Amino acid sequence: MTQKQRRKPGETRDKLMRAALDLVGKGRHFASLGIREVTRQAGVVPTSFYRHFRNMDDLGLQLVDELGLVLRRMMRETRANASQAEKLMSESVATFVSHVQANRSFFLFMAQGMAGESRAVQDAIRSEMRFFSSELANDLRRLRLVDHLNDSDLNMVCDLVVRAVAFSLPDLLWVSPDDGYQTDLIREQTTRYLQLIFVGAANWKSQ
Amino acid sequence: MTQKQRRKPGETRDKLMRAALDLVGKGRHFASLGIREVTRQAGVVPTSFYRHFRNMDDLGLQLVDELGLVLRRMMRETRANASQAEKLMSESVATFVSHVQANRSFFLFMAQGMAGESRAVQDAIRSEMRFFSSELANDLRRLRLVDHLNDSDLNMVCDLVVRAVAFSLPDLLWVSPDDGYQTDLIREQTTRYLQLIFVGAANWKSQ
DNA sequence: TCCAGGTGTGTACAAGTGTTCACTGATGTG
DNA sequence: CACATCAGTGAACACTTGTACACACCTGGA
Repeated sequence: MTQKQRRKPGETRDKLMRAALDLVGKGRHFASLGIREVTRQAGVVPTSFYRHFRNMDDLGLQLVDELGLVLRRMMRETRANASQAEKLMSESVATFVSHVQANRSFFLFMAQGMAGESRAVQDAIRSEMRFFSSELANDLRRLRLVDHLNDSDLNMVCDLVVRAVAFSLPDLLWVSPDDGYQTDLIREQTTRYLQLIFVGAANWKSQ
Repeated sequence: MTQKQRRKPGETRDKLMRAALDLVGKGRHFASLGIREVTRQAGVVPTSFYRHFRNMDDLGLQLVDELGLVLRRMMRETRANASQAEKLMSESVATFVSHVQANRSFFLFMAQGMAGESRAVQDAIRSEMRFFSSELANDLRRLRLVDHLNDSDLNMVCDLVVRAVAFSLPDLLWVSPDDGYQTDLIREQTTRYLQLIFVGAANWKSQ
């Protein structure tokens, strides 16, 4: 009787994805979420779920797509700040950290999905990371910072960089969101990792 | 009527932990396992579960303890093979990879637990990794390979090494267990990561 | 205008869930 | 030997779960 019914197309769909994300943000693991639980959190009747998703895995996949958008936006912003090579690393890390803070649930979901039970979600996340790595390689080539490295070695360096940053994710998500002190420590430490890697890259002899 | 009842103390307890691990090995996520499901897999009546664990989180914690044993054994074996500094890295990585292959479900569980929903499990795994890192620092000091680094920088290097290896876990678990080719690639790539890091460490200027 | 299709709702049901209870038998200690 | 304790069992409970069905409404194109 008091139903409004489709004010905006995809409104309930968004509510459901947001609800799942909120539950993840509250500490639940995505793999343990149920349809009823998500619809309850979204304030929607369970049957509505099937209008938009076939099952929870499907919802997870669509979440990864949105996650992709967040990551692209982050990458673009990182590139914009990559003016001088001097503070390039520390500012890139800072951008990453602030995006994690701003989209905590999303990155929580991503960290879970890396070892999740849906192969498709794993694939999607891995390919997202590969994309990151290859774009980073392009940028470094363009900035002529790595002329002494061949392609294979450059890719290795970039892979390691992406991994080092990605592995700070559990650290970031582990500390309280508003613990600025710990967050600073992680930011600083991750930056040092990158510096170490680049010292290695600078002294690396290809072939 | 056909019950045997306590042949060995802790027999059912082991069966339950093994059952949970088997389900994880079969692709399920630990967070999505239920008590009935685990007891069914173990061939035990649901009530028996409560004789040994308070809930699934409790079982998870006890699994982490066993995981600790596996990791310690691995570390000991790695140390034993650390004779000549030449092949130190490639052989350490090889030891790691072979242990992952031999205890796939355990490491699957570990990878899941890092971003799992039980804070206690996360803590346990993180402290396990810290322990690894500090032991590695000790070894490097003893071998006098890093005399030019101060303690803080040495710890950073060791942290990064452990992270680089740990981050190859998703890769290893992602490929089919008997895909020797892919496995070799991962082993090789991880070794190169470590070499890069050590080139960085060798040229790192403390202070 | 009408009507097809997308979206939201309420009801229903079978199957599965966590947990409690009272029981039974084996085991080690006094 | 007797007996308290431990570790196993089956039946039962109240509840949740995924999914199906029939219906109601709104909206856009013919």
